[in-house]
Amino acid sequence: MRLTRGDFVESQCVLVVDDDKEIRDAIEIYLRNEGLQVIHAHDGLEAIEVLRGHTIHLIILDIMMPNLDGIKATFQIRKKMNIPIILLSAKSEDTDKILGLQIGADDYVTKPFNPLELIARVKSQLRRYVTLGTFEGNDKVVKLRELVLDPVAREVTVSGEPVHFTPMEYKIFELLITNAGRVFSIQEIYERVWKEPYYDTSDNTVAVHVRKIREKIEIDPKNPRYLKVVWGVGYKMEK
Amino acid sequence: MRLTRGDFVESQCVLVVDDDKEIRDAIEIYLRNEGLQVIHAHDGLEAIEVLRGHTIHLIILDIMMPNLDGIKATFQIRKKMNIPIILLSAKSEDTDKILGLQIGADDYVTKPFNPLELIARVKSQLRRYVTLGTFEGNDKVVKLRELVLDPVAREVTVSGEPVHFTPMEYKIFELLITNAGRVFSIQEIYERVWKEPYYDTSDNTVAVHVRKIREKIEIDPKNPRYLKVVWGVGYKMEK
DNA sequence: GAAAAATCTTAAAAATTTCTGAAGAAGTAG
DNA sequence: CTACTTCTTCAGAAATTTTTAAGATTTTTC
Repeated sequence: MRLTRGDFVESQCVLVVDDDKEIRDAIEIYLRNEGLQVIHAHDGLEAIEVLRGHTIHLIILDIMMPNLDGIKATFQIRKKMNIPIILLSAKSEDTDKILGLQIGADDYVTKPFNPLELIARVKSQLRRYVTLGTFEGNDKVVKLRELVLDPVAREVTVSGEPVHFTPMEYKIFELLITNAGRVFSIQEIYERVWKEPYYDTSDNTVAVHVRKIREKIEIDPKNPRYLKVVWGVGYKMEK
Repeated sequence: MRLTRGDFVESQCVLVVDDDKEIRDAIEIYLRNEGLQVIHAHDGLEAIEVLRGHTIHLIILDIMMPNLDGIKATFQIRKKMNIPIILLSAKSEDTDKILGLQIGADDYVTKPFNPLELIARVKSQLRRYVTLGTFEGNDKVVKLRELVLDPVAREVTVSGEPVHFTPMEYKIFELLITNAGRVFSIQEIYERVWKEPYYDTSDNTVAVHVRKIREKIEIDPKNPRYLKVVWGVGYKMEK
């Protein structure tokens, strides 16, 4: 594991995981050029080690690696945290597997890749996640009238009373309240929360969770003041 | 299926659907050359799968394909989303040409095609849709005297008062107000909002919706100050 | 001014979307 | 293994929207 510059708070930090040092170095140059911090790891185990001790904003994971490969690593990381993961795969055939497995990566790039394309994807993911409120800078407590969400404690209170949220409920609630006022289509909610392609029945799944959330945050769930439906479009948290 | 995936804000993403990999690859090269992202699918079913999970800005669809052909795929896609579709077909299938455009495709190219022509059509469609306000870029609030449309919140206010719009009403209103001053024929409104071929009775449908919109934004719906009729031509939003 | 054409209006039928409760599946902790 | 929680699916109900239909009104044309 090699550290490149200290942990800067202003700048975002990318973890590059590949057993080939040359590739890591090449990627680093481009990321640094964009003002991003870079930390290296040469396999999945080391990557998880790094994640324990550092604040990482995005992970670039090679699939073919010794010890713990990129796919398994993605699984393990996903269980623990909500962080953008970009997979690197050697050949286009591998991408079939990635897609079929639906392992929860946010994006992937085939090797050999165009550095500019990789950078574009990195920036795109970083932008996307910033609005999600998963980063340090956005770890502030979110308040909306009686509702308070504390991302660090992973706790929600309604009028001061703590309320228990299941994992899925929490993720949906977090997405909506950190983007209060914005409408999300059901498909977008499903993709951003589940990180899986949207099925025909997924909208019903989302609807059931929305109902559960309403039971917990609304005085009258049938006439919600917060979590409103926008007919034919999706849901939004009323500001 | 091979993917070059991701939500690009800078770059737009084109889905190329053809069962012939060589053709897909050839098209990809030209599209990439224009700075466009490309995703492949080898038939209509796969295309729809991809659309569920990705942000796509334009679709190039071959007509002759296994499983779900281009025409059926166009129907299904049109039902769900507002996205430019360009159909590809062999020269002999000229009859399909008319059919293709009527079912909701935006343009049509015969094989073998001149790549430059295809690119020109792709860019033309992207330009057209960008100005239509269907993409992320058009997230700005639109104001017109007392009327304010906020696309992010999907909310309309009249003199500060929020007004509820149904999906169809909203789409028509959005089209007219984002192009205030321009006249739209009823047929054009129908095609751009419904994405379906215009029927005999469609003008009545549009008229009913126009009435509903007027009730919501006009002080005196019988003497509209905003949504005006241009006799024998269509409707326009008065600037 | 009368006929033709285009637009407007209202209400009810049809279609679509969302909501809900319950049951079973899947996953976790003891 | 059992008890417990959480997630997904289903089917029907409820709510909302869209379309249709049948005139009524307005504008244009001759």
